[in-house]
Amino acid sequence: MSAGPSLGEFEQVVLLAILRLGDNAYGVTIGAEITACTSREPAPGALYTTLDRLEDKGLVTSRLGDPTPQRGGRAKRYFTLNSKGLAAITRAQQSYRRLLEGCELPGLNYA
Amino acid sequence: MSAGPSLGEFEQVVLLAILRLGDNAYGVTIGAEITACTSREPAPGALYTTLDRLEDKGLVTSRLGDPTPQRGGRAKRYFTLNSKGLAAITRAQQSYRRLLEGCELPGLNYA
DNA sequence: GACATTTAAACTACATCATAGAGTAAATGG
DNA sequence: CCATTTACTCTATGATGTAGTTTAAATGTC
Repeated sequence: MSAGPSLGEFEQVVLLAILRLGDNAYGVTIGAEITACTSREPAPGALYTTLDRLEDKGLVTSRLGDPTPQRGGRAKRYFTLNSKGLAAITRAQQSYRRLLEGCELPGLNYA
Repeated sequence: MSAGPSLGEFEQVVLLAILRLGDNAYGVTIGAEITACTSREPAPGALYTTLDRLEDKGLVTSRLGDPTPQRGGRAKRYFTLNSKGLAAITRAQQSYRRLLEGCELPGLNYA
């Protein structure tokens, strides 16, 4: 294979959601962002399993935040895309773009 | 889930390659198109397994062509995207696009 | 301060998807 | 009729995707 690990479909979705959320990306917000953008409602187990795998692959890093002063404000595990993760998602999406170029797909045409 | 089956990463790549190839999509050309657009070199087994799965899901149809008058011109199995397949790939790619909107990814910004 | 409630994460088990590798089939050319 | 070429099929296994259940850690109430 050319370079780096390949990404599964849901892995790409999760990486993009983390990217969108910036410094507020943890399990619950990531799931909510995915629902907002894709109408999917990933089960908690699905999400955390994938997050662990992405961390094992070295595409994201996680740090444990401080508990917040609100009922149930348990410490959150924040995720960040690192440079390797950014490269991987960019490569994957550019492949789709090259395949889409010249195709006529309703709502997905590139200028 | 909202509507229709979800697509794996490679399934999307294969569907898009079939779309690009129009009426000349069969195993070998599909593999070549994938290599041209993504630098990946899928093994034959990987490709045909995925094609079979896509047909089982009702996203593509296949018909057997006539043998061609050339050395090794064995009959080809041609694949076509049907309306369900077109809807599925469109939906999947629109999800990516919504996630990408507003993100700054080098080489992937949308106007 | 015991205990219910809320928010969040971890664990377990299983289904689906991805992939390689080896093998089979059907055509032509010498 | 056998080697060569093009193309597809079969089998086994690892990677990804998913649900469901359980655990953890905070606050609010009585």
